[in-house]
Amino acid sequence: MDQLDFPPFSKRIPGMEGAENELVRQRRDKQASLEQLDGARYPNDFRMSCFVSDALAAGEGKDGTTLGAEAIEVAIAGRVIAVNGFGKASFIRVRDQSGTIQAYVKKDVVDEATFERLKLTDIGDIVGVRGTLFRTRTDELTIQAHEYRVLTKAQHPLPEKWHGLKDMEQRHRMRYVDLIVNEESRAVFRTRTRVIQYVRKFLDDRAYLEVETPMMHPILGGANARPFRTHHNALDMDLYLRIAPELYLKRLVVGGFDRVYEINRNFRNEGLSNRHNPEFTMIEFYQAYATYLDLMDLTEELMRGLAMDVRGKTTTEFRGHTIDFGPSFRRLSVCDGLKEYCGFEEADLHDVALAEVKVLAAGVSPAEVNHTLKNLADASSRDKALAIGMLAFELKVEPHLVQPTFVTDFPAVISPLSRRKDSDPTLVDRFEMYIACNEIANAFSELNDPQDQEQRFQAQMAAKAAGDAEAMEYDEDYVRALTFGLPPTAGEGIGIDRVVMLMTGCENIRDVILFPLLRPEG
RNA sequence: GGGCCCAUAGCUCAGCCGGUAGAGCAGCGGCCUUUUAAGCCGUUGGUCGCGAGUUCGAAUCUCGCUGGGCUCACCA
Repeated sequence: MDQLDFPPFSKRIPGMEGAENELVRQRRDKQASLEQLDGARYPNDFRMSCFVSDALAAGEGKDGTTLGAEAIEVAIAGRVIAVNGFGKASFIRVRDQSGTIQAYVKKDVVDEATFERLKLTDIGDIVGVRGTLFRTRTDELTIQAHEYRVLTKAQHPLPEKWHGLKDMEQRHRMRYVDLIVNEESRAVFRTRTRVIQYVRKFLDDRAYLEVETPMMHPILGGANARPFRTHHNALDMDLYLRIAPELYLKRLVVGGFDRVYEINRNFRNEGLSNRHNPEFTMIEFYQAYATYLDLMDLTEELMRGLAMDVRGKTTTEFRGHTIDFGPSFRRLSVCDGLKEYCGFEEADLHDVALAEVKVLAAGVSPAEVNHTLKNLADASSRDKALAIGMLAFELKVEPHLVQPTFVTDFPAVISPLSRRKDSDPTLVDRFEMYIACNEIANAFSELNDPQDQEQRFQAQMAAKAAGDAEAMEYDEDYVRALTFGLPPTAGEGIGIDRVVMLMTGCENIRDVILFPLLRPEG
Protein backbone atom coordinates (compact mmCIF):
# COMPACT_ATOMS: atom_id res chain seq x y z
CA MET A 1 0.00 0.00 0.00
CA ASP A 2 1.26 3.42 -0.93
CA GLN A 3 -0.08 4.85 2.32
CA LEU A 4 2.33 2.71 4.31
CA ASP A 5 5.38 4.08 2.54
CA PHE A 6 7.51 6.54 4.42
CA PRO A 7 7.07 10.11 3.29
CA PRO A 8 9.75 11.45 0.97
CA PHE A 9 13.03 12.28 2.66
CA SER A 10 12.41 15.95 2.08
CA LYS A 11 9.31 15.78 4.26
CA ARG A 12 11.22 14.41 7.21
CA ILE A 13 14.36 16.51 6.77
CA PRO A 14 13.09 19.72 5.24
CA GLY A 15 15.28 21.14 2.58
CA MET A 16 17.00 18.00 1.42
CA GLU A 17 15.88 18.26 -2.17
CA GLY A 18 16.66 20.29 -5.22
CA ALA A 19 18.42 23.60 -4.88
CA GLU A 20 17.21 23.89 -1.33
CA ASN A 21 19.62 21.12 -0.58
CA GLU A 22 22.43 23.51 -1.44
CA LEU A 23 21.17 26.20 0.94
CA VAL A 24 20.75 23.68 3.72
CA ARG A 25 24.17 22.20 3.06
CA GLN A 26 25.77 25.64 3.34
CA ARG A 27 24.08 26.28 6.64
CA ARG A 28 25.07 22.89 7.99
CA ASP A 29 28.65 23.60 7.02
CA LYS A 30 28.47 26.83 9.01
CA GLN A 31 26.96 24.92 11.87
CA ALA A 32 29.91 22.53 11.82
CA SER A 33 32.32 25.47 11.85
CA LEU A 34 30.52 26.98 14.82
CA GLU A 35 30.72 23.66 16.59
CA GLN A 36 34.46 23.60 16.08
CA LEU A 37 34.78 27.16 17.29
CA ASP A 38 32.70 26.67 20.44
CA GLY A 39 33.31 23.00 21.14
CA ALA A 40 29.57 22.59 21.55
CA ARG A 41 26.63 21.68 19.38
CA TYR A 42 23.32 23.28 20.32
CA PRO A 43 24.76 24.97 23.45
CA ASN A 44 22.29 25.74 26.22
CA ASP A 45 24.51 27.57 28.68
CA PHE A 46 23.79 31.14 27.55
CA ARG A 47 21.88 33.02 30.23
CA MET A 48 19.72 35.98 29.31
CA SER A 49 19.45 38.78 31.85
CA CYS A 50 16.18 40.20 30.55
CA PHE A 51 13.68 40.23 27.73
CA VAL A 52 14.23 42.49 24.76
CA SER A 53 11.40 44.72 25.97
CA ASP A 54 13.23 45.17 29.29
CA ALA A 55 16.41 46.19 27.47
CA LEU A 56 14.44 48.69 25.39
CA ALA A 57 12.82 50.05 28.54
CA ALA A 58 16.19 50.38 30.25
CA GLY A 59 17.40 52.72 27.54
CA GLU A 60 14.15 54.53 26.96
CA GLY A 61 14.53 58.29 26.85
CA LYS A 62 18.25 58.22 27.53
CA ASP A 63 20.61 59.92 25.10
CA GLY A 64 23.93 58.57 23.97
CA THR A 65 25.92 60.45 26.56
CA THR A 66 23.78 59.20 29.42
CA LEU A 67 23.94 55.63 28.14
CA GLY A 68 27.70 55.91 27.79
CA ALA A 69 28.00 57.03 31.40
CA GLU A 70 25.63 54.41 32.77
CA ALA A 71 27.06 51.52 30.76
CA ILE A 72 23.90 49.42 31.16
CA GLU A 73 24.70 45.79 30.46
CA VAL A 74 22.05 43.44 29.11
CA ALA A 75 22.05 39.87 27.85
CA ILE A 76 19.24 39.00 25.47
CA ALA A 77 18.47 36.04 23.24
CA GLY A 78 16.24 35.58 20.24
CA ARG A 79 15.98 35.00 16.53
CA VAL A 80 18.00 36.95 14.02
CA ILE A 81 15.51 38.56 11.67
CA ALA A 82 17.82 40.90 9.74
CA VAL A 83 21.50 41.43 9.18
CA ASN A 84 23.25 44.49 7.78
CA GLY A 85 26.80 43.44 7.38
CA PHE A 86 29.90 45.47 6.65
CA GLY A 87 33.39 44.25 6.28
CA LYS A 88 34.37 44.61 9.88
CA ALA A 89 31.10 45.20 11.65
CA SER A 90 27.48 44.18 11.47
CA PHE A 91 24.09 45.22 12.68
CA ILE A 92 21.85 42.32 13.53
CA ARG A 93 18.22 42.60 14.48
CA VAL A 94 17.17 40.14 17.19
CA ARG A 95 13.60 39.35 18.17
CA ASP A 96 12.25 37.53 21.20
CA GLN A 97 8.66 37.14 22.36
CA SER A 98 8.64 40.65 23.81
CA GLY A 99 10.09 42.69 20.98
CA THR A 100 12.96 43.45 18.65
CA ILE A 101 16.28 45.10 19.33
CA GLN A 102 19.36 45.80 17.28
CA ALA A 103 22.84 44.64 18.21
CA TYR A 104 26.09 45.96 16.81
CA VAL A 105 29.05 43.65 16.58
CA LYS A 106 32.30 45.42 15.80
CA LYS A 107 35.52 43.66 15.02
CA ASP A 108 37.76 45.83 17.21
CA VAL A 109 35.46 45.37 20.22
CA VAL A 110 35.11 41.60 20.27
CA ASP A 111 37.62 38.79 20.09
CA GLU A 112 38.42 36.92 16.92
CA ALA A 113 36.24 33.90 17.66
CA THR A 114 33.24 36.11 18.32
CA PHE A 115 33.68 37.91 15.05
CA GLU A 116 33.97 34.58 13.34
CA ARG A 117 30.63 33.54 14.87
CA LEU A 118 29.10 36.66 13.39
CA LYS A 119 30.28 35.72 9.94
CA LEU A 120 28.76 32.26 10.35
CA THR A 121 25.37 33.75 11.25
CA ASP A 122 22.38 33.53 8.94
CA ILE A 123 19.02 35.18 9.17
CA GLY A 124 16.85 32.82 11.17
CA ASP A 125 19.52 31.70 13.64
CA ILE A 126 18.85 31.86 17.36
CA VAL A 127 21.55 33.92 19.06
CA GLY A 128 22.51 35.31 22.44
CA VAL A 129 23.95 38.80 22.79
CA ARG A 130 25.55 40.39 25.83
CA GLY A 131 26.64 43.99 25.75
CA THR A 132 25.99 47.58 26.72
CA LEU A 133 23.31 49.92 25.46
CA PHE A 134 24.17 52.84 23.19
CA ARG A 135 22.55 54.92 20.51
CA THR A 136 23.47 54.84 16.85
CA ARG A 137 23.86 57.80 14.56
CA THR A 138 20.16 57.46 13.73
CA ASP A 139 19.34 57.44 17.45
CA GLU A 140 18.30 53.81 17.60
CA LEU A 141 18.85 52.07 20.91
CA THR A 142 21.34 49.29 20.20
CA ILE A 143 23.39 46.73 22.09
CA GLN A 144 27.13 47.10 21.62
CA ALA A 145 27.96 43.41 21.75
CA HIS A 146 30.77 42.10 23.91
CA GLU A 147 29.61 38.54 23.72
CA TYR A 148 27.84 37.08 20.73
CA ARG A 149 26.89 33.44 20.30
CA VAL A 150 24.85 31.32 17.94
CA LEU A 151 22.70 29.11 20.16
CA THR A 152 20.68 27.32 17.50
CA LYS A 153 21.63 27.26 13.85
CA ALA A 154 18.65 27.47 11.52
CA GLN A 155 19.39 24.86 8.87
CA HIS A 156 16.48 25.91 6.74
CA PRO A 157 16.33 29.39 5.22
CA LEU A 158 13.41 31.65 6.07
CA PRO A 159 10.99 33.09 3.54
CA GLU A 160 11.81 36.39 1.97
CA LYS A 161 12.01 39.34 4.29
CA TRP A 162 9.38 41.75 3.14
CA HIS A 163 6.79 39.68 1.36
CA GLY A 164 6.91 37.03 4.05
CA LEU A 165 5.07 33.76 3.54
CA LYS A 166 1.94 34.39 1.48
CA ASP A 167 0.68 30.97 0.49
CA MET A 168 -2.22 30.23 2.85
CA GLU A 169 -1.71 26.49 2.77
CA GLN A 170 1.94 26.84 3.72
CA ARG A 171 1.05 29.28 6.46
CA HIS A 172 -1.40 26.79 7.94
CA ARG A 173 0.80 23.73 7.51
CA MET A 174 3.94 25.43 8.76
CA ARG A 175 2.46 27.80 11.29
CA TYR A 176 5.86 28.06 12.97
CA VAL A 177 7.27 29.70 9.87
CA ASP A 178 4.20 31.89 9.47
CA LEU A 179 4.66 33.14 13.02
CA ILE A 180 8.34 33.85 12.47
CA VAL A 181 7.86 35.95 9.37
CA ASN A 182 4.36 37.42 9.49
CA GLU A 183 3.74 40.04 12.14
CA GLU A 184 0.01 40.10 11.31
CA SER A 185 -0.22 36.44 12.15
CA ARG A 186 1.49 36.94 15.50
CA ALA A 187 -0.94 39.79 16.18
CA VAL A 188 -3.97 37.63 15.38
CA PHE A 189 -2.98 34.95 17.85
CA ARG A 190 -2.07 37.46 20.53
CA THR A 191 -5.54 38.90 20.06
CA ARG A 192 -7.04 35.45 20.30
CA THR A 193 -5.37 34.89 23.64
CA ARG A 194 -6.52 38.29 24.80
CA VAL A 195 -10.12 37.55 23.83
CA ILE A 196 -10.08 34.37 25.88
CA GLN A 197 -8.43 36.13 28.82
CA TYR A 198 -11.05 38.87 28.70
CA VAL A 199 -13.99 36.47 28.59
CA ARG A 200 -12.54 34.48 31.45
CA LYS A 201 -12.02 37.55 33.60
CA PHE A 202 -15.46 38.88 32.73
CA LEU A 203 -17.09 35.73 34.06
CA ASP A 204 -14.69 35.25 36.98
CA ASP A 205 -15.54 38.77 38.11
CA ARG A 206 -19.21 37.82 38.16
CA ALA A 207 -18.75 34.78 40.39
CA TYR A 208 -18.83 32.17 37.65
CA LEU A 209 -16.83 29.04 38.39
CA GLU A 210 -14.65 27.68 35.61
CA VAL A 211 -15.04 23.92 35.28
CA GLU A 212 -13.97 21.08 33.03
CA THR A 213 -16.45 18.46 31.87
CA PRO A 214 -15.91 15.34 29.76
CA MET A 215 -14.90 15.65 26.13
CA MET A 216 -15.59 11.96 25.55
CA HIS A 217 -19.31 11.35 25.75
CA PRO A 218 -21.08 8.00 25.86
CA ILE A 219 -24.34 9.72 24.79
CA LEU A 220 -24.73 12.33 22.09
CA GLY A 221 -26.37 15.53 23.24
CA GLY A 222 -26.35 19.26 23.82
CA ALA A 223 -26.55 20.24 20.18
CA ASN A 224 -27.75 19.02 16.83
CA ALA A 225 -24.68 17.87 14.97
CA ARG A 226 -22.94 14.83 13.57
CA PRO A 227 -20.27 13.49 15.92
CA PHE A 228 -16.83 11.96 15.73
CA ARG A 229 -16.72 8.48 17.19
CA THR A 230 -13.97 6.80 19.14
CA HIS A 231 -13.51 3.73 21.29
CA HIS A 232 -12.16 2.94 24.71
CA ASN A 233 -10.37 -0.38 24.64
CA ALA A 234 -10.30 -1.41 28.29
CA LEU A 235 -14.00 -0.72 28.74
CA ASP A 236 -14.77 -1.85 25.21
CA MET A 237 -16.97 1.21 24.95
CA ASP A 238 -17.85 3.41 22.01
CA LEU A 239 -17.64 7.11 22.73
CA TYR A 240 -18.35 10.36 20.95
CA LEU A 241 -16.11 13.38 21.01
CA ARG A 242 -18.39 15.96 22.49
CA ILE A 243 -20.44 18.23 20.28
CA ALA A 244 -21.32 20.45 23.26
CA PRO A 245 -20.70 20.48 27.04
CA GLU A 246 -24.24 21.68 27.75
CA LEU A 247 -25.78 18.71 29.51
CA TYR A 248 -22.83 18.26 31.87
CA LEU A 249 -22.74 21.94 32.78
CA LYS A 250 -26.41 21.90 33.68
CA ARG A 251 -25.84 18.84 35.87
CA LEU A 252 -23.39 21.04 37.77
CA VAL A 253 -26.06 23.70 38.26
CA VAL A 254 -28.26 20.94 39.69
CA GLY A 255 -25.32 20.18 41.99
CA GLY A 256 -25.33 23.69 43.35
CA PHE A 257 -22.72 25.46 41.25
CA ASP A 258 -25.11 28.25 40.31
CA ARG A 259 -22.78 29.95 37.85
CA VAL A 260 -20.39 27.83 35.80
CA TYR A 261 -18.53 28.14 32.54
CA GLU A 262 -16.21 26.11 30.39
CA ILE A 263 -13.98 27.24 27.56
CA ASN A 264 -12.78 24.41 25.40
CA ARG A 265 -13.13 22.52 22.19
CA ASN A 266 -16.20 20.98 20.62
CA PHE A 267 -15.97 18.54 17.75
CA ARG A 268 -18.41 18.29 14.90
CA ASN A 269 -18.04 15.88 12.05
CA GLU A 270 -19.34 18.15 9.33
CA GLY A 271 -18.19 20.00 6.29
CA LEU A 272 -15.31 22.45 6.41
CA SER A 273 -15.72 26.02 5.34
CA ASN A 274 -14.30 29.43 6.03
CA ARG A 275 -16.53 29.48 9.11
CA HIS A 276 -16.31 25.82 10.21
CA ASN A 277 -13.39 23.86 11.57
CA PRO A 278 -14.10 20.32 12.85
CA GLU A 279 -12.76 21.28 16.27
CA PHE A 280 -13.61 24.72 17.47
CA THR A 281 -13.50 26.61 20.71
CA MET A 282 -16.68 27.52 22.50
CA ILE A 283 -17.45 29.10 25.79
CA GLU A 284 -20.59 27.92 27.45
CA PHE A 285 -21.84 29.52 30.64
CA TYR A 286 -24.86 28.96 32.84
CA GLN A 287 -26.45 31.18 35.43
CA ALA A 288 -29.13 30.07 37.84
CA TYR A 289 -32.04 32.40 38.61
CA ALA A 290 -31.62 34.19 35.31
CA THR A 291 -33.46 34.14 31.98
CA TYR A 292 -32.43 34.56 28.38
CA LEU A 293 -33.35 38.23 28.71
CA ASP A 294 -30.69 38.66 31.41
CA LEU A 295 -28.16 36.98 29.14
CA MET A 296 -28.87 39.39 26.31
CA ASP A 297 -27.89 42.26 28.58
CA LEU A 298 -24.84 40.37 29.80
CA THR A 299 -23.79 39.50 26.24
CA GLU A 300 -24.04 43.10 25.10
CA GLU A 301 -21.86 44.18 27.99
CA LEU A 302 -19.38 41.41 27.22
CA MET A 303 -19.07 42.18 23.52
CA ARG A 304 -18.80 45.91 24.07
CA GLY A 305 -16.15 45.51 26.75
CA LEU A 306 -14.29 42.97 24.65
CA ALA A 307 -14.13 45.31 21.68
CA MET A 308 -12.85 48.11 23.88
CA ASP A 309 -10.24 45.80 25.39
CA VAL A 310 -8.80 44.25 22.25
CA ARG A 311 -9.46 47.08 19.79
CA GLY A 312 -9.62 50.15 22.00
CA LYS A 313 -12.95 51.16 20.47
CA THR A 314 -16.43 49.76 20.03
CA THR A 315 -16.12 49.13 16.29
CA THR A 316 -14.46 46.56 14.08
CA GLU A 317 -14.17 46.12 10.33
CA PHE A 318 -15.43 42.89 8.87
CA ARG A 319 -16.16 41.93 5.26
CA GLY A 320 -16.43 45.56 4.28
CA HIS A 321 -18.78 46.45 7.11
CA THR A 322 -18.10 48.56 10.16
CA ILE A 323 -19.59 46.60 13.04
CA ASP A 324 -20.43 48.72 16.08
CA PHE A 325 -20.88 47.16 19.50
CA GLY A 326 -21.56 50.54 21.05
CA PRO A 327 -25.33 50.99 20.61
CA SER A 328 -27.91 48.62 22.10
CA PHE A 329 -28.20 45.52 19.94
CA ARG A 330 -31.28 45.09 17.83
CA ARG A 331 -33.75 42.47 19.02
CA LEU A 332 -35.79 40.71 16.38
CA SER A 333 -38.04 37.71 16.86
CA VAL A 334 -37.95 34.93 14.29
CA CYS A 335 -41.60 35.56 13.40
CA ASP A 336 -41.13 39.32 13.05
CA GLY A 337 -38.09 38.71 10.87
CA LEU A 338 -40.14 36.49 8.57
CA LYS A 339 -42.82 39.15 8.38
CA GLU A 340 -40.40 41.98 7.75
CA TYR A 341 -38.07 40.39 5.20
CA CYS A 342 -39.93 37.43 3.83
CA GLY A 343 -43.55 38.46 3.26
CA PHE A 344 -45.04 36.26 5.97
CA GLU A 345 -48.48 37.07 7.40
CA GLU A 346 -49.47 35.88 10.85
CA ALA A 347 -51.63 33.13 9.32
CA ASP A 348 -48.64 31.73 7.39
CA LEU A 349 -46.95 31.03 10.71
CA HIS A 350 -49.70 28.71 11.85
CA ASP A 351 -50.45 26.58 8.82
CA VAL A 352 -47.85 24.44 7.15
CA ALA A 353 -49.54 24.61 3.75
CA LEU A 354 -49.60 28.41 3.79
CA ALA A 355 -46.07 28.54 5.14
CA GLU A 356 -44.80 26.27 2.41
CA VAL A 357 -46.02 28.69 -0.25
CA LYS A 358 -44.07 31.54 1.32
CA VAL A 359 -40.99 29.42 1.97
CA LEU A 360 -40.82 28.22 -1.62
CA ALA A 361 -41.41 31.78 -2.83
CA ALA A 362 -38.42 32.82 -0.72
CA GLY A 363 -36.28 30.51 -2.83
CA VAL A 364 -35.95 27.49 -0.53
CA SER A 365 -35.78 24.30 -2.55
CA PRO A 366 -38.68 21.83 -2.34
CA ALA A 367 -36.19 19.10 -1.46
CA GLU A 368 -35.08 21.04 1.58
CA VAL A 369 -38.64 21.63 2.70
CA ASN A 370 -39.45 17.94 2.34
CA HIS A 371 -36.28 16.95 4.17
CA THR A 372 -37.28 19.11 7.13
CA LEU A 373 -40.88 17.90 7.16
CA LYS A 374 -39.83 14.26 6.96
CA ASN A 375 -38.20 14.53 10.40
CA LEU A 376 -41.35 16.08 11.87
CA ALA A 377 -43.99 13.56 10.84
CA ASP A 378 -45.93 13.75 14.11
CA ALA A 379 -45.60 17.49 14.71
CA SER A 380 -48.45 19.95 14.61
CA SER A 381 -49.16 22.14 11.60
CA ARG A 382 -47.89 25.14 13.61
CA ASP A 383 -44.63 23.38 14.47
CA LYS A 384 -44.09 22.39 10.87
CA ALA A 385 -44.86 25.90 9.67
CA LEU A 386 -42.29 27.35 12.05
CA ALA A 387 -39.70 24.71 11.22
CA ILE A 388 -39.79 25.34 7.49
CA GLY A 389 -40.07 29.06 8.20
CA MET A 390 -36.55 28.79 9.63
CA LEU A 391 -35.32 27.73 6.20
CA ALA A 392 -36.63 30.96 4.75
CA PHE A 393 -35.19 32.85 7.71
CA GLU A 394 -31.68 31.61 6.95
CA LEU A 395 -32.04 32.55 3.33
CA LYS A 396 -33.83 35.89 3.50
CA VAL A 397 -33.38 37.33 6.98
CA GLU A 398 -29.82 36.47 7.97
CA PRO A 399 -28.28 38.58 5.17
CA HIS A 400 -29.80 41.66 6.82
CA LEU A 401 -28.25 40.97 10.22
CA VAL A 402 -25.04 42.91 9.77
CA GLN A 403 -24.99 44.90 13.00
CA PRO A 404 -25.17 42.90 16.24
CA THR A 405 -28.68 41.48 16.47
CA PHE A 406 -30.41 39.17 18.93
CA VAL A 407 -32.76 36.91 17.03
CA THR A 408 -35.30 35.72 19.59
CA ASP A 409 -38.16 33.31 20.15
CA PHE A 410 -37.21 30.25 18.16
CA PRO A 411 -39.59 27.40 17.34
CA ALA A 412 -39.76 24.90 20.19
CA VAL A 413 -39.61 22.04 17.73
CA ILE A 414 -35.99 22.81 16.83
CA SER A 415 -35.00 23.69 20.42
CA PRO A 416 -35.16 20.49 22.45
CA LEU A 417 -33.39 21.88 25.54
CA SER A 418 -35.06 25.29 25.76
CA ARG A 419 -37.85 26.50 28.01
CA ARG A 420 -41.16 27.13 26.29
CA LYS A 421 -42.51 30.65 26.24
CA ASP A 422 -45.22 31.16 28.82
CA SER A 423 -47.17 33.17 26.24
CA ASP A 424 -46.80 30.60 23.44
CA PRO A 425 -45.60 27.05 24.08
CA THR A 426 -44.76 26.50 20.40
CA LEU A 427 -41.91 28.98 20.84
CA VAL A 428 -39.03 29.05 23.30
CA ASP A 429 -37.19 31.67 25.38
CA ARG A 430 -34.11 31.59 23.21
CA PHE A 431 -31.89 33.94 21.24
CA GLU A 432 -29.03 33.74 18.83
CA MET A 433 -26.67 36.64 18.37
CA TYR A 434 -25.91 37.47 14.75
CA ILE A 435 -23.07 39.72 13.68
CA ALA A 436 -22.03 40.29 10.09
CA CYS A 437 -24.68 37.75 9.05
CA ASN A 438 -22.99 35.05 11.11
CA GLU A 439 -24.30 33.25 14.12
CA ILE A 440 -21.95 34.03 16.99
CA ALA A 441 -23.88 32.93 20.08
CA ASN A 442 -26.83 30.77 21.07
CA ALA A 443 -28.60 31.11 24.40
CA PHE A 444 -31.83 30.22 26.12
CA SER A 445 -33.71 29.85 29.32
CA GLU A 446 -33.11 26.23 30.17
CA LEU A 447 -35.84 23.64 30.12
CA ASN A 448 -35.97 22.39 33.71
CA ASP A 449 -39.21 20.42 33.56
CA PRO A 450 -38.12 16.77 33.49
CA GLN A 451 -41.40 15.54 32.02
CA ASP A 452 -41.25 18.04 29.15
CA GLN A 453 -37.58 17.16 28.65
CA GLU A 454 -38.51 13.50 28.35
CA GLN A 455 -40.98 14.33 25.62
CA ARG A 456 -38.46 16.47 23.77
CA PHE A 457 -35.89 13.68 23.85
CA GLN A 458 -38.52 11.28 22.56
CA ALA A 459 -39.19 13.63 19.66
CA GLN A 460 -35.44 13.72 18.97
CA MET A 461 -35.32 9.93 18.95
CA ALA A 462 -38.24 9.86 16.54
CA ALA A 463 -36.42 12.29 14.27
CA LYS A 464 -33.28 10.17 14.49
CA ALA A 465 -35.30 7.09 13.57
CA ALA A 466 -36.72 9.03 10.63
CA GLY A 467 -33.16 9.63 9.41
CA ASP A 468 -32.08 12.88 11.07
CA ALA A 469 -28.34 12.27 11.55
CA GLU A 470 -28.02 15.30 13.79
CA ALA A 471 -30.75 14.54 16.28
CA MET A 472 -29.82 14.15 19.94
CA GLU A 473 -29.92 10.88 21.82
CA TYR A 474 -32.10 10.24 24.85
CA ASP A 475 -30.01 11.03 27.93
CA GLU A 476 -31.71 9.26 30.84
CA ASP A 477 -29.22 10.42 33.42
CA TYR A 478 -29.74 14.02 32.37
CA VAL A 479 -33.49 13.66 32.85
CA ARG A 480 -32.82 12.04 36.21
CA ALA A 481 -30.67 15.03 37.13
CA LEU A 482 -33.59 17.31 36.29
CA THR A 483 -35.80 15.35 38.67
CA PHE A 484 -33.48 16.39 41.49
CA GLY A 485 -34.29 19.99 40.59
CA LEU A 486 -32.54 22.36 38.19
CA PRO A 487 -33.10 25.96 39.32
CA PRO A 488 -34.56 28.31 36.76
CA THR A 489 -31.43 28.85 34.70
CA ALA A 490 -30.25 30.50 31.52
CA GLY A 491 -27.29 29.33 29.48
CA GLU A 492 -25.30 30.52 26.50
CA GLY A 493 -22.64 29.36 24.10
CA ILE A 494 -20.38 31.72 22.19
CA GLY A 495 -18.16 30.64 19.34
CA ILE A 496 -14.76 31.98 20.31
CA ASP A 497 -13.19 31.44 16.90
CA ARG A 498 -15.89 33.53 15.27
CA VAL A 499 -15.50 36.27 17.85
CA VAL A 500 -11.77 36.32 17.16
CA MET A 501 -12.52 36.53 13.44
CA LEU A 502 -14.66 39.59 14.10
CA MET A 503 -12.11 41.26 16.34
CA THR A 504 -9.22 40.65 13.96
CA GLY A 505 -11.02 41.07 10.64
CA CYS A 506 -9.95 37.58 9.55
CA GLU A 507 -12.52 36.20 7.12
CA ASN A 508 -11.37 32.59 7.34
CA ILE A 509 -11.63 30.59 10.53
CA ARG A 510 -8.37 28.85 9.67
CA ASP A 511 -6.57 32.14 10.07
CA VAL A 512 -7.54 32.32 13.74
CA ILE A 513 -6.81 28.67 14.60
CA LEU A 514 -3.12 27.93 15.13
CA PHE A 515 -3.24 24.48 13.58
CA PRO A 516 -6.43 24.06 11.53
CA LEU A 517 -7.28 20.60 10.26
CA LEU A 518 -5.74 20.00 6.84
CA ARG A 519 -5.50 17.07 4.55
CA PRO A 520 -2.31 15.06 4.99
CA GLU A 521 0.56 16.52 3.04
CA GLY A 522 0.99 14.83 -0.32
C1' G B 1 -20.33 16.63 -3.84
C1' G B 2 -21.18 20.96 -8.06
C1' G B 3 -19.08 25.57 -10.40
C1' C B 4 -14.94 29.03 -11.06
C1' C B 5 -9.72 29.93 -10.20
C1' C B 6 -4.58 28.69 -8.69
C1' A B 7 0.21 25.40 -8.51
C1' U B 8 7.29 28.18 -12.20
C1' A B 9 14.20 28.96 -7.74
C1' G B 10 14.23 28.60 -0.35
C1' C B 11 10.43 33.10 -0.55
C1' U B 12 7.49 36.91 -3.65
C1' C B 13 6.37 36.82 -8.62
C1' A B 14 7.10 37.41 -14.33
C1' G B 15 7.09 34.24 -18.67
C1' C B 16 1.76 31.07 -21.14
C1' C B 17 -0.71 33.33 -29.28
C1' G B 18 4.30 26.22 -28.62
C1' G B 19 10.97 26.84 -29.97
C1' U B 20 13.56 24.05 -24.14
C1' A B 21 13.13 29.53 -18.07
C1' G B 22 13.74 35.04 -15.85
C1' A B 23 13.66 39.21 -11.93
C1' G B 24 13.83 40.80 -6.86
C1' C B 25 14.95 38.99 -2.05
C1' A B 26 17.76 34.98 0.34
C1' G B 27 22.55 32.27 -0.65
C1' C B 28 27.87 32.22 -2.36
C1' G B 29 32.67 35.34 -3.63
C1' G B 30 34.70 40.49 -3.41
C1' C B 31 34.54 45.94 -1.33
C1' C B 32 32.56 48.51 2.86
C1' U B 33 33.58 49.82 11.13
C1' U B 34 26.59 53.60 12.63
C1' U B 35 23.15 50.22 8.95
C1' U B 36 17.95 49.70 9.32
C1' A B 37 13.81 47.08 2.39
C1' A B 38 21.97 49.60 3.33
C1' G B 39 24.88 50.01 -1.19
C1' C B 40 28.31 48.51 -5.36
C1' C B 41 30.66 44.38 -8.53
C1' G B 42 30.44 39.23 -9.70
C1' U B 43 27.83 34.53 -9.18
C1' U B 44 25.30 29.59 -7.76
C1' G B 45 20.53 27.77 -7.74
C1' G B 46 14.73 24.90 -11.38
C1' U B 47 11.98 16.98 -12.84
C1' C B 48 7.94 24.88 -14.50
C1' G B 49 2.65 20.07 -8.70
C1' C B 50 2.15 14.67 -10.73
C1' G B 51 0.76 11.45 -15.06
C1' A B 52 -0.75 10.80 -19.91
C1' G B 53 -1.88 12.94 -24.80
C1' U B 54 -1.31 16.34 -29.25
C1' U B 55 3.29 18.04 -31.74
C1' C B 56 9.50 17.75 -35.02
C1' G B 57 9.33 20.38 -30.27
C1' A B 58 5.08 21.60 -24.25
C1' A B 59 6.11 25.82 -18.31
C1' U B 60 2.80 27.27 -22.48
C1' C B 61 -2.43 23.41 -25.81
C1' U B 62 -5.87 18.88 -24.21
C1' C B 63 -7.37 15.13 -20.62
C1' G B 64 -6.80 12.86 -15.91
C1' C B 65 -4.87 13.02 -10.87
C1' U B 66 -3.18 15.53 -6.32
C1' G B 67 -3.18 19.74 -3.17
C1' G B 68 -5.06 24.63 -2.30
C1' G B 69 -8.39 29.16 -2.68
C1' C B 70 -13.25 31.30 -3.60
C1' U B 71 -18.31 29.95 -4.13
C1' C B 72 -22.84 26.92 -3.89
C1' A B 73 -24.75 22.73 -1.37
C1' C B 74 -24.45 20.26 3.46
C1' C B 75 -23.94 22.54 8.06
C1' A B 76 -24.66 26.50 13.51
